[in-house]
Amino acid sequence: MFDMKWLRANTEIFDNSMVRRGIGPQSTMLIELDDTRRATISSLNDLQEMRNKSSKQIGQAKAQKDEEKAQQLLAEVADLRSKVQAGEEQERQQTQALNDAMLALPNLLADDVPDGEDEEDNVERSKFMEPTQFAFKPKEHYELGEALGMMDFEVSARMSGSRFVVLKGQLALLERALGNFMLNLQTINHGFTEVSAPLLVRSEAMVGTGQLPKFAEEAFQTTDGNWLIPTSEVSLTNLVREQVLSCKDLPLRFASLSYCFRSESGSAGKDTRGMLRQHQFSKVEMVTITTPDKADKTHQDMLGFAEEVFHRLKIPYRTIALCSGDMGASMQRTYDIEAWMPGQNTYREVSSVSKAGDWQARRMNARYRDENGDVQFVQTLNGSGVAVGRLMIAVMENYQQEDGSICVPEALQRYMGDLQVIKVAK
RNA sequence: GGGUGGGUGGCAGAGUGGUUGAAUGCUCUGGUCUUGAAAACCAGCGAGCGCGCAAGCGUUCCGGGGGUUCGAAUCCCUCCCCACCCGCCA
Repeated sequence: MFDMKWLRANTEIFDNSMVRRGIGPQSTMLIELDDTRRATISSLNDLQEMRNKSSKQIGQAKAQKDEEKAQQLLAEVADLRSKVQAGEEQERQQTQALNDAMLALPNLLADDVPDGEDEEDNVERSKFMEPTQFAFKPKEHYELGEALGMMDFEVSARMSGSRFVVLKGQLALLERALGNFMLNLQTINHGFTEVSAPLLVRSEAMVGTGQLPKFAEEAFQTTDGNWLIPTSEVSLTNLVREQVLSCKDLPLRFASLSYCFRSESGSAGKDTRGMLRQHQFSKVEMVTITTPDKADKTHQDMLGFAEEVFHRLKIPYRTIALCSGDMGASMQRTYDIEAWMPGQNTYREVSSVSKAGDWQARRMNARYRDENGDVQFVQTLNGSGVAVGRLMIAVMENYQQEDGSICVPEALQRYMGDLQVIKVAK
């Protein structure tokens, strides 16, 4: 959503962003829709003014028992009602048309987002550690997990189909430990408030964060019309929907460990082996609700909070700034963290930290009262801190040993009953 | 699943056909008082759109949509949502 007044005054900035997004200038179309809408409202106003004035006169005439004058006035406004109704209907349709057009458009881009078409044009910002070296050929996580007898894609396929996994024993424990470790890090060390929120949400909530209306096919919908959240960004961000917060309450910082559900309909044939791309996975998510002046600083901070996960686990990663063509529609700026995955001999995305500006706030109608008492839209930021399933792949592959056992990173051991090595039980 | 009651401004909460855009309280803002603060007192305090240099004027908005009426927060229909009670269940 965009502010029409702002848009009219800043068509170049607006169109520039849309062009960089690869969808061409949009301002002329929006302004035309708004112009016709305004013209309708204007003439409707005139009709309503006439109606209200004569209604008042009729009331007065009746009060004075001047029945003749009342009847005369009634005759004069006989056809006004249908005209007003027609005008109202027209206004509704035109407002809806403008609204629909707005909801379908992506967010503006931050100035510092690099230009580019696809992931090839993303820009590396920083790097931590060198790729892990092995004296043997490192295996992929699913080879390790299956050999350990703790990761089973056949049994999950039998009950649920593809893109699910069953973890058992110490790998199930590893997954739970990673979730706990990260949630503790973000809440206890970084001050986020732990939240346990619904996994099933209404369409309105999905519209609020931008998953709808455009990306319905990427999420699962229940028979009663609700949606399984594709990320707890949806539930955490919507905590402030339809609210007017006090500037004293900001920033609000929420984190949760939750399951996420994605249909992956657009990625058939991609990453089909292993647990890299699943219909169900768990993730620690961070959301900050703040004011415009603090948003950019917060973005950098949140990236740092996500990076700390890798520092503590000693896993190599690189951080990249997504280019204009690769960014999600809801965001103004996005940084990805890619962990080194020895089995694939490459870096893979494990976290994404983004600033949405007021784009989501407008859709959710989430506002705050500033120091002057004026009502403004809040700014929203979100980031994974981080995705559990994918991080688990990175842990398994980076900490694997030649015999197929997996060392437990020191930071994780206390979350696993001091377990030091995951290996086949004797 | 059965029944009942509700959805009004930042919040709470009046208001059942005609100067009600909406009483009252709280919050908030400004002022008086005070060394300062609190309290008390006084004043102000919703949003969208249009016209206007401006002051301002007009109009719309009391969950969404439709209807009745010259006129609807108020009456009718419908949808959505919420609360409570009963039944069922973790």
